[in-house]
Amino acid sequence: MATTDTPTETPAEASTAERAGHSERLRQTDLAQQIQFLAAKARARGTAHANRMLTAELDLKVRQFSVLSLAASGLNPTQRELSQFLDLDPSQIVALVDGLEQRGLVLRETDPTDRRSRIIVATDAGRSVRDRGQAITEASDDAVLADLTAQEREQLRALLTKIAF
Amino acid sequence: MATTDTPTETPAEASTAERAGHSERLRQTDLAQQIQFLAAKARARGTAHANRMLTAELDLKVRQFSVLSLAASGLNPTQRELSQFLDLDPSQIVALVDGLEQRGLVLRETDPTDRRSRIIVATDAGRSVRDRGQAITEASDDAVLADLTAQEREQLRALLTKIAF
DNA sequence: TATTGTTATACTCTATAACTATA
DNA sequence: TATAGTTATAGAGTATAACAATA
Repeated sequence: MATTDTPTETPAEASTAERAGHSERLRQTDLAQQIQFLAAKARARGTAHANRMLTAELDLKVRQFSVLSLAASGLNPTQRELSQFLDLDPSQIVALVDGLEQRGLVLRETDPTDRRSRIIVATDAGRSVRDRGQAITEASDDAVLADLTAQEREQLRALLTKIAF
Repeated sequence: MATTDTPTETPAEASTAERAGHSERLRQTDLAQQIQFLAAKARARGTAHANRMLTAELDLKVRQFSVLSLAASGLNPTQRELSQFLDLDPSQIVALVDGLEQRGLVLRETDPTDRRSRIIVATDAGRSVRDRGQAITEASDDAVLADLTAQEREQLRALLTKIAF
């Protein structure tokens, strides 16, 4: 709505000295009020944090962990389902499953009711790694959401679920 | 929302026929309860939607629009500040500003108080494009958040702000 | 004829290091 | 010596099209 959102209290002539290390002053802008922008920043923080922890302890990225977690869910997803649910191209699923399969964490089984489809299931080793990954990603969530109360986290989960699905 | 959704004890022998087009059954998994995962899905939807609308009407991507919006804010950000605020490498800011500058939407001005720094400001044309982009991204937010009430959107904005900053 | 998985390819994005000009 | 911006480049991620096997 605002055509020029110049905040009256910050003159255009602010010097570099006043600006140094204060990019947070840009939080006043219209952009920083948009939910889409905030969601992008929040998920960037969360993904970066989870990637660091998963990589350090399990040599896994979040994408790989997501596939492993679904493979270990007991729901026997096909690659096509993984592609749809994770919003990834089928060819990307191939690469992710390849990596997990080479490490002995998942298996490809041909679906007996449709021999075109491959069902991805976790091995015993895969389930073990998934359990540790689950603990790690939950800890990561806790760290990133440290400023939120338990109630606020539940609110957030409910709201995001409405948007994601 | 699905038809007859399989309860928690979904047998491992679910057939492909029962599975066809129902990757939503994976919403039952632990993974789909994690806030980090939900945030990633929500922002993927939001970014994709905003990118389509911005590209169609203004031939801009969200990244470019973000820079343009901050340049038009009246706060005279330096490239370094844009880098910090948008969580992008300084070299990526160079490319983004190059594109906007070639289209006559922003200008690089040398900061008189520190000749190393470049202040990015929007031209008249840039401000006009930003205003249209602002309307487009707000409409995009509305579309993606259609299932949320005004109150819920404010809740979400407040929660995401706590996480993002 | 349509769909699943696969391969190949090109394109975009991201991360890193080195260089310049200023401080 | 340190910092802002720039360039170059390599790596990761993404998107597209074509193909074989199966439906």
